[in-house]
Amino acid sequence: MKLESFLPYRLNRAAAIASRQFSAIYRNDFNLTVPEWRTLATLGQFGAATATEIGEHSAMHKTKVSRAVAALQRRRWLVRHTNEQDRRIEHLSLSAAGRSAYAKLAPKMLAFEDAMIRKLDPEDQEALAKGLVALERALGIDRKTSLLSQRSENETPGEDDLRDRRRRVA
Amino acid sequence: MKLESFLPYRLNRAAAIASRQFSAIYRNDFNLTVPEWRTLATLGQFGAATATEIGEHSAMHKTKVSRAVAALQRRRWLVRHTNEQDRRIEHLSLSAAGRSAYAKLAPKMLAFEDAMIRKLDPEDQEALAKGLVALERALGIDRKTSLLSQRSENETPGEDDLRDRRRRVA
DNA sequence: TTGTGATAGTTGCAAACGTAACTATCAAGC
DNA sequence: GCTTGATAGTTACGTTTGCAACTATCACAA
Repeated sequence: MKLESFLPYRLNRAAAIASRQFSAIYRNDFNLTVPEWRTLATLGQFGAATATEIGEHSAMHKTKVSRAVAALQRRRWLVRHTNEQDRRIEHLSLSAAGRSAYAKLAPKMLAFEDAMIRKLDPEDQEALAKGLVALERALGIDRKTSLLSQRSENETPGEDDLRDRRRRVA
Repeated sequence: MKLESFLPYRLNRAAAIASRQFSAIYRNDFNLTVPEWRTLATLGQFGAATATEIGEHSAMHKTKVSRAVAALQRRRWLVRHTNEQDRRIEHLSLSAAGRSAYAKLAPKMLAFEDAMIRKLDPEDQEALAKGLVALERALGIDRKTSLLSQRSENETPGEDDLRDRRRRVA
């Protein structure tokens, strides 16, 4: 058994190291936890989502999402709108303050990501992108995200300034 | 900001989902936690290591390793040998019972990994392997693991039965 | 209309976690 | 032979986590 080649081991290690580096940014700037940042980023991108959707999209436990949402709401970065057709559902979206924080944070995160990706040869970037997409498909990730991905078609315009990135992995 | 393409987000999601599936195996069979399994696997492969080495190799916090080692020792799966040249250092290795558990578990884990990898096209397997190696290099992982990787050259033979896998990612 | 099962989200509680502080040990310089 | 600083590993403590149980709501059927 070679740990050096054992896929889940390597994935977790790489994810942990990368996450530690990235989280330093939003922890320093805004004292955000990882689940809070993920929730902020999801809402920043998709405009609105339910807690369940956020959890499925980011593979976070529903209690984790629930607490992150509560924390963001306490900061007044997030608002809830109960669906009147089905009162169990709460549509979440960012307040002006939340969007402002997201607008400050997102470019920093993307710049840091670019710096990380640029450490790879272009052909390695391609390979990572291709391999990761295939792995996500094998893990059944594309299906879980379909709901939100579709909705992202008709997001509210006006905050698109962050979305025109030049060169992305996948 | 496209979460769909944001590297640390995707890495963490894939790692979390994969880890959840894999951990079900050793949790069911032996009631092992993730850190305990990682420690067991590291010692099972390398024969012996210090707690610091295990932590660096698997990107686990030293307190996490310390607790996992203590738990494995409580099961009598692990023994400590204080280095007499430097009495701060403890060389850890598996007991017969520990090796036995590892021998039962490792083939299951590898079989499950094979099933997961086989969901990918061969060219996607290659791409993932290539991309992951490059990413690890960019994250500085290869350096951290060098100590243990070198030692793995002269491991004790006799437990090599698990190491002759045919087709591996990386 | 009442009951049954399902779903969205929250919370109590015990387990797991990371930070910081600790012990024990070592090497190096004075 | 003492200090000083560094390292290996453990532990106390407050925080975060996940499981299970909970509330509230809905759809559907007897």
